[in-house]
Amino acid sequence: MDTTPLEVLKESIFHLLRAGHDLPAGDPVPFRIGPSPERKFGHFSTNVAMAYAKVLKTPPRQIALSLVKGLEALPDIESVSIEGAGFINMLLKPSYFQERVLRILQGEYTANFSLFPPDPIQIEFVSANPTGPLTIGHGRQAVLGDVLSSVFQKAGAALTREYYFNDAGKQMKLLSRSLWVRYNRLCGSEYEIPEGGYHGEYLSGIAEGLYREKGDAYRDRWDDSIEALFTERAKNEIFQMIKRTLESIGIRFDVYYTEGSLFRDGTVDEVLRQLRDREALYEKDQALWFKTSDFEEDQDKVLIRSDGMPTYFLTDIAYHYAKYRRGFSKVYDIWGADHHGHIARMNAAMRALGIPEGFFNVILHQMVSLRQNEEIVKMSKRSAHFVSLDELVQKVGKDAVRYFFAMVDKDSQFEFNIDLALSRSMDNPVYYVQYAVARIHSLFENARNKGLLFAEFQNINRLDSEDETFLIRDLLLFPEIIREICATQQIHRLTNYLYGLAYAFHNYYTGHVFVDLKQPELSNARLNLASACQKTIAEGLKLLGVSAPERM
RNA sequence: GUGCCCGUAGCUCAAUUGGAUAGAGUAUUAGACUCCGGAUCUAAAGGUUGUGGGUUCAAAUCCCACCGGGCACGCCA
Repeated sequence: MDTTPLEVLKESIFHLLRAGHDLPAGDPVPFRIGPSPERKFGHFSTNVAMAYAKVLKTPPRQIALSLVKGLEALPDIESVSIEGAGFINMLLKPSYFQERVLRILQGEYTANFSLFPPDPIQIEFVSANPTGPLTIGHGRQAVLGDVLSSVFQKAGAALTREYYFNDAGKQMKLLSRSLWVRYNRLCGSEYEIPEGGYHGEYLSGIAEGLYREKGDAYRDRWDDSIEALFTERAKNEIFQMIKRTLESIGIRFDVYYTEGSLFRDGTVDEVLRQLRDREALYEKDQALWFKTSDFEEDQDKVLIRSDGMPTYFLTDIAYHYAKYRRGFSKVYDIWGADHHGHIARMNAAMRALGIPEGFFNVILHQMVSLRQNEEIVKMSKRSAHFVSLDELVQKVGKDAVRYFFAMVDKDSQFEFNIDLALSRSMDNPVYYVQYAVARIHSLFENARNKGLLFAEFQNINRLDSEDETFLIRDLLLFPEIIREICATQQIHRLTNYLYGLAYAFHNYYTGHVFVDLKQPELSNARLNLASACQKTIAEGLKLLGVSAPERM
């Protein structure tokens, strides 16, 4: 699909404006057309008159008045009114909506858009280190990334979902040692978990497996090869755990990219060479520094420590350099707000490497905090203070988890009250939306049982009441939501929309009989309407990764 | 201290990105067809949008200053 219903209307309005006024040169003033807030204001309304008041040096109401005649002459318009400061409200003819119901049934408005150029893009998200199970914090990001990816794809993006896997560096060393301490405890030797190490219970399970297999072969023994063995063991088992968790909420990545590969294939050296050639590096206190301050308002950063170990920042630069070399035209990193300080220096590095502006993009989201007994606690894997995503999925299920995380604006931090989330699982609005789909399915079952033969696309002209045109109006907003999400990355607009649509349907359902053998044509028309609702809601749920069950 | 995000009904969150009388869910109260699924629907009540200024036809939204919360300011990731 290329043009949405609202864009068509907007275009007509702009034509009328241009025909009746001398528009000043330059960019057109942005204005809005959308569903009217109340029925008494018609189906759609626009603020075009207010938007242009300043440049035309004309009072808004006067501009609005100048457009009324032209609007009323349009074939789809029933009537036009001007309200308030200069809102133009439009009531459209039933024929307009009847024609569009057919398009919905044919799948036109739920088809893919072409908002994106055909060049490959990438979204990278979750990318949690394999040092422990995923938490509900990761759950939020996982859902945000996955739904955003689906929406981008719906909008025509050639998109790769990617998970960056930190399998090298200091954290792995700490993890390895933490596991070794657990293992030794089983053997009967007591050691301290290192400073900054991992205290979570999940390591005990891995240690037990190791102990069962190898006995006390590594008791009180610690060298490079044993460290490597413990690293491998911990990393692999935890990563499988993470994959299983993601799978349980329906998330699969196209690519898992490992940090280690950047060393093996020479990307890290290549990046250092390039930065050196561009004179963006210097040595100080036996460490190698990047001149971040040459490119951004930020302090210089260490790339290689005085002990020769590369920093996370260096490999991260190399990783993004590799993304560019792999041919993506644009990449999006989804980061929690705790990483926002990293943005400026990453931009600095991209610039230093000559990577074009706009290639590297960050989508930030706020944190999930945990409420326990009136106290907000920070989740941390290292301190083992967290609620695991697995626990939540097991208690409330995949659909509720996905909807739950998708419905909150990514820029709002939200307090997660675990007891509330678990005890009120049945109040999750996902069931409200799903119920609409199930209800429609049973309507068709009912029609069949009563012997009413459903004819798709037939009797649409019987959909002519206000209740019907307004319901169809809501259906037509679906493509607008896709556009808005692409522009704002706010996936909660989708849950808002679906909830509103489900509400509109439930409301209509209560006031109208769908299957009435005495009125077979009207019934058939309404079943077509129900089908259009089902199609639209199901498409939205699909983007959310939530099931649209026929029965609940 | 500096930078970023946030502050909306008792609680959890919205508000078409500057628009019309700030809305839903939940909790409370009162109701709904002997009929297509009551996991639904209708209504009441609930607000000085943290505070004080400013910008304009119009501010929860933009600007400034305070207050409060979160996050970041490492040779951690």
